[in-house]
Amino acid sequence: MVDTVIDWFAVQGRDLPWRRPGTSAWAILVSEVMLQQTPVVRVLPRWHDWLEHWPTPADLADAPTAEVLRRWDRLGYPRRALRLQECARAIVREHGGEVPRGLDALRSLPGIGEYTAAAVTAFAHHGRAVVVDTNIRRVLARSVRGRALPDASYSAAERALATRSLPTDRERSVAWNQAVMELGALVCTARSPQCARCPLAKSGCAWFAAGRPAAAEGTRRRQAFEGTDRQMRGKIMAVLRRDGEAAVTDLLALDPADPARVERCTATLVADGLAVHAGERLRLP
DNA sequence: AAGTCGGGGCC
DNA sequence: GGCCCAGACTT
Repeated sequence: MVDTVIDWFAVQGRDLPWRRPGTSAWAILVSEVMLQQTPVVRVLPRWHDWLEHWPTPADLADAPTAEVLRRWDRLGYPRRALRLQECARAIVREHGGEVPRGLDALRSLPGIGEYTAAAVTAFAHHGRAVVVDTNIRRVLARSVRGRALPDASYSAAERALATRSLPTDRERSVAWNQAVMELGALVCTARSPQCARCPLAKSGCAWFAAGRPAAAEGTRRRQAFEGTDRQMRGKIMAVLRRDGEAAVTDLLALDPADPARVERCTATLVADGLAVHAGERLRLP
């Protein structure tokens, strides 16, 4: 099963820029943070722009935060951009400007959680690490457990499954992590999996063997986006990226029917460090 | 364990 | 109009 997926990747894997030999650990770390909850196609232009302007942690550490947020553009979750700059400063301050090795050192950096620490270990340092992202969760849920989708919450049992599935050999573990993630992204997709193209369908997938049973009735209900504080925060940040600053009274026009919502969101943006007050105006930090 | 946090493209 | 996307962090 492992070699089947690795061989598939050798032929079908995408030539993504952060996978090219010679890519720095910092560039790979930046790609992983940008890819958190964000599709590859939208990350590509931002990643090139960021690495062109800030090729090392020291470069980003010294950058004006307002420019950092502008170059983040519409990637979403702009707190990631702030944490990435804090991460760069921590790397300069505590690790001599080099991306540290080891899960514990990586996890202690701002914005680096369990997944990203493992991904940097595997893809930047070529170490053996249990990488578990949404793609790997789905491939293992289907191929091993015979389920249409992974459980809503990430459990210890699921992590144990991922650990068991990881090859013991270091080089094969790196290849496996990369390959199974790509399989989930290109073939074993959430909505319409293309089992006809899947190297595991014939012999390695319990879900396919069981006739692709449907998922249990939807229990998880996501928060709607239209009309939420998240959307309003995004609108305010879009204005600040475009103009650098705005009069608070002008921002109220973003939702004339509910000025309290605009004020509430402005306050949370300031609390998050994404905006600062300057008299009667709001501007990027 | 559950909520919050962007934004866009696809069905 | 709901769903999904290389998650992290707080409570």
